[in-house]
Amino acid sequence: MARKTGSNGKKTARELRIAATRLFAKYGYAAVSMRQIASEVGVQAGALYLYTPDKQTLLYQIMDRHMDDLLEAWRAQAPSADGDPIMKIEQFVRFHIRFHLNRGDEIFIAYMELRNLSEDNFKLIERKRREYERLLGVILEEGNISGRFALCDTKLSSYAIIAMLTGVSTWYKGDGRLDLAKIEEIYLCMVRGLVLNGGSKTQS
Amino acid sequence: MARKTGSNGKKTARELRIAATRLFAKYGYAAVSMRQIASEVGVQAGALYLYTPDKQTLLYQIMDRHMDDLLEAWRAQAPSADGDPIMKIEQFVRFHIRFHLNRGDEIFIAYMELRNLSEDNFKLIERKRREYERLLGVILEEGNISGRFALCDTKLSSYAIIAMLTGVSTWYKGDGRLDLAKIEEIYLCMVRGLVLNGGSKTQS
DNA sequence: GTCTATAGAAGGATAGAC
DNA sequence: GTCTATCCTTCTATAGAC
Repeated sequence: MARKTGSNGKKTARELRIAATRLFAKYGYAAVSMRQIASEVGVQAGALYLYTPDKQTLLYQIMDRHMDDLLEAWRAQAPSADGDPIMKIEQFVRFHIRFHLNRGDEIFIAYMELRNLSEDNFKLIERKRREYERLLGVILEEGNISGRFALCDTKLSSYAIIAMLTGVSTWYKGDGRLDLAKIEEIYLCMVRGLVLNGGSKTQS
Repeated sequence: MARKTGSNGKKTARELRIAATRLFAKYGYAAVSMRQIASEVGVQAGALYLYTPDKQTLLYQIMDRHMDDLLEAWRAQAPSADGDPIMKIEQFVRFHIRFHLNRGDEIFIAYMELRNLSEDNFKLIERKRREYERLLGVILEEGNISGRFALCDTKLSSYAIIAMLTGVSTWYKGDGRLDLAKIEEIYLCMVRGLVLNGGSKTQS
């Protein structure tokens, strides 16, 4: 037999993306074979090449789509430009954690598999990554300028905050003692402390 | 010819470790071949098996040695038990960053390649990792108990602080605008802000 | 749209010469 | 202690049947 009963291209394309995302996150891009992915999708390896030109593109598209979703989701609910910096940073923290926990696999890949991108693909993704870091950077700068924040270095602070928030994925299991709301509160506390008292502000 | 002039087992063993560390950090364990490592060392692939039973053990030993070095280095300069919590946390931050920047490759591997360890090896490394996290956890608890710190959740705070400090490796290049001392100061500011005001302390 | 089959390259690991 | 040669497996990607 050639074509499976009830087979469906749209569905397979979707399942390919999901399976690849799950496997790349769990075992790493380089450690996962096209056969493994095909097996998870329920087709033979050769059939995957109807949906992706190669494995590298598969990785790139997962990461690119993720970055687009992330930036788009932020824009869709971004605070108004003239708001309170504290409110903005709180919104960012909540947003990042919430988005993160809904898409643990994608974020994991986005941070772990950068080195497995081809040179060109890396540049494209890196640009979007910086765009996201910049969103936080701007909030921190505004806070410093308005005198509400006391950060020594807004650039490093944005790195630090993102690293700390993203770190949630390394231990969050979804079945532990803490639910989403609790985690958000705890991290909000820490970030508030960090930005409000994060330095003698001897430089900026 | 069989044995290379001036060849030397001790030296090759050392170079194997160094080359594997460098390559695993740069490209990832799964993406690096034994042939690549051998080429970097300057021997043929077969010769590597005089020094390691297999590739997995090579990864494990790099990580295990690193964790031992890390724990040992901390013990060698750990603050006295009865000191000020603020002083202790500052010492931890300085220590982590300094140790980190001297061994970027090893720490990168220690955090990125956990999933490529065999099940048994993972358990062994994970135990040492927890031991290290615990060092910080104890400092944070002491600080909370003494009333100097105001943390909502010391366990999550230790995760957050370690994630944030370890994140330095993702951008530090050693040739940028910031030297070690400056980076230490900036992160000290942030961590101080975080622990001193990191919550309404509604729970602990 | 998916299958089977396979080309062609590369991988981990071993054997035996020197 | 290292080399060459090679076994065997696995991989990505393609070709052609259905």
